[in-house]
Amino acid sequence: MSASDITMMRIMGRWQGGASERLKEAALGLFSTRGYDRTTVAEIAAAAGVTERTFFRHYADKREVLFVDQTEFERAFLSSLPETGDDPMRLIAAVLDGAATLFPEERRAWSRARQTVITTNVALQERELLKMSTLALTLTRALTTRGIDPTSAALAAESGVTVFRTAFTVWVTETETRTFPAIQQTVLTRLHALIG
Amino acid sequence: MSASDITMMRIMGRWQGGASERLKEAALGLFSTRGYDRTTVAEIAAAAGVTERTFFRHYADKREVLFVDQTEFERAFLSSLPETGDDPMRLIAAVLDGAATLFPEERRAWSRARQTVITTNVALQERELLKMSTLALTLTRALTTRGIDPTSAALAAESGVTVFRTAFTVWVTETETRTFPAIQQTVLTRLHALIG
DNA sequence: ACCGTCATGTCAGCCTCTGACATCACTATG
DNA sequence: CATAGTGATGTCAGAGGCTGACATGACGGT
Repeated sequence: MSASDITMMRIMGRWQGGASERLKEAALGLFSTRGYDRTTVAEIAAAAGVTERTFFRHYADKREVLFVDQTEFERAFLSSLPETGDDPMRLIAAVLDGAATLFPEERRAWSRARQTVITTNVALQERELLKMSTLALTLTRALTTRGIDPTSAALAAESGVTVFRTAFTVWVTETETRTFPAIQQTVLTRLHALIG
Repeated sequence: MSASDITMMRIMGRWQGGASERLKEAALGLFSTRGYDRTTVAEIAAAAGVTERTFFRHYADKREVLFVDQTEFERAFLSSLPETGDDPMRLIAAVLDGAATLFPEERRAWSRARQTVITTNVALQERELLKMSTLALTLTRALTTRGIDPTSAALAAESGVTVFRTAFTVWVTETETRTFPAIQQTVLTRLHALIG
């Protein structure tokens, strides 16, 4: 830890900031090498130079440390939702376009590493599904606010999330050929061809 | 517990059979009245007349006791999948029709009770999402076996599960007017109108 | 009677997560 | 410069979920 890091920790006169990051990095590292189950919270905390109790002050539970960025993620989805419009799937398409910018090529390797950890552990898959479900619910509410009936809103939102997830899986699985936005566009087109 | 119950427990000369059922009923009962978090596994076991250790021999974890029937459930979905056909959404429609028979009016009250417990606890929602995800994966594989490309198969399967879940939510939420098959049919039609 | 099998009981123990209280670094204020 | 306040962390005890290892008891077959 460098001197500037320590300075970072003293922003606003409090010892905050550093711990969360260190814990997150330590966790991903240990999960990747030792596996999620074979890593205890005490070990993560030790690697980050804090106590086990401190870990739980930063993250609600052991799994959550891999899903913190989800908040910013969800906000990005919502911010891409157009103010006007009454065609649910058009609105969803716009949301997907906006969200796609969150996954540039530079992020692919990191996303792949994270996804490897998640897909090899059922408990983590559960948490990811919950996050996706929450996102769908958020989108559903945003759509109903625009006057769309609840059922249509739910179907459109869930479909949008399905397209995103499917595209994301392809993106982290396949070799570096297509970009995420391109893949997602293809998947969305495929969905229209399938159901239309 | 009646004498015939005890006889049931001695089928095949072993003390099996009774415990699983008693544990399941005791769990749903306690979860409904006391709430999931405020119910310990030890309490469930005691109510069923066994030890905490025995609970975990019948169910992998505390949540699983509410999701055992899922296996039969999944089988019903698969058995409705036609042997032939190459239009993914037509196949999925058939699957949904078949699965709909699993939810007759008599079952509505029980489903509602169970769903109330689940929707009031995040951990249980996670498990339910996992079950739905597993179902979607099973359907996806069944579709790819029929020569459908992976992406289309995944989209169709996920869409089918989405329709089912949406319809199920409506069914347990609204007052007793429409039957589950009717609701599901409506939702599926709505999806086609939305995306087509 | 004797034995193998299977469900259950018993016990010790690890790990996740929480509440309560103490401490320490730093800030603001007189 | 002393002092009180604030927020992050440490410490400790304990509940609850879950597992491995071993013992026991009930049955069915021989």
